[in-house]
Amino acid sequence: MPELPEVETVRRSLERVILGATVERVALHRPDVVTGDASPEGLLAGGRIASLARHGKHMAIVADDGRALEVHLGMSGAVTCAPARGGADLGPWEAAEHVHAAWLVRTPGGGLLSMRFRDPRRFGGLWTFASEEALRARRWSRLGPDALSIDARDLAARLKNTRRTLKAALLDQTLIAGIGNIYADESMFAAGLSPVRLSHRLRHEEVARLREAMVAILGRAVAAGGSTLRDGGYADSAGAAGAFQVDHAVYGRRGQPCRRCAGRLRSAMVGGRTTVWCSRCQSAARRARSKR
DNA sequence: ACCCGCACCTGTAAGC
DNA sequence: TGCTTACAGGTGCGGG
Repeated sequence: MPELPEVETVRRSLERVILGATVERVALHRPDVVTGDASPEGLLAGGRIASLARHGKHMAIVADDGRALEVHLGMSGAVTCAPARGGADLGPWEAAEHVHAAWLVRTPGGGLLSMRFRDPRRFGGLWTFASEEALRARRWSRLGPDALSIDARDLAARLKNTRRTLKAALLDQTLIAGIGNIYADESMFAAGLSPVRLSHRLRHEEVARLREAMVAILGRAVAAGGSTLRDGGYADSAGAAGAFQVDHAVYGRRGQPCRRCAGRLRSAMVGGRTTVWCSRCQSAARRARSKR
């Protein structure tokens, strides 16, 4: 579920409630979701939350003593925060279905919160590090630049470097970090580029258009709190749904009319994923510009 | 070296 | 109604 806008929404909503909070207790239900030190110390027990970082679809919770915990939400993951009931005990929420880890934190105001990592499909996970630098070096260094801050020249160079379809290239996190199936399709529609175009054949002007469209779409999606699909799976850390799904122009709209030309949106597997696009509005290949 | 296809899990919705 | 199948926001690996 979570792509860059959803992860950024979770990061911001968490930041609002747990920044400066102290981790009083940690419960780990499924140790196999953790890579690294799965002890309470590895999971930030005793630390004070100093910052929350994000790169692409990956988030990090950093303690003031340097310890860092990476959270990856995979396809079905969520991190939620709620007032803790039952005092300093890890209450009933600890045993909630698919909640693999939970933290009891004391906010600077003195309130107790329970933060949980829930991930039914378990494609996500937690990674522990002694420092944020170690986390960035060992985990984030293999990711491409974040989709919100990549510059046009860099993007052009990276797209030029692979002979796959544009769709497949956008989904490759080592090329550019943060784009998933929804925002790939939405960005390509907004840029008027076909998903089956070959990445290395894009003209510089087309890449510039793509970058503009992508940054605009991601920015609007973040402002809307991300996309919550019909299964209602995704929510921010307070449990609020996103609102961007109503703005989707192509994702999930196979067979429906294009919002620009009213033509029927088509769908096919591209880059291994279901892809929806308008074959009229999204140019399949470079064409000589001519009036008919 | 690169790229594709599939496996990894569980839940839900559609199809028979 | 009930069983079976297909598909879902992501990644990592093996093999071609």
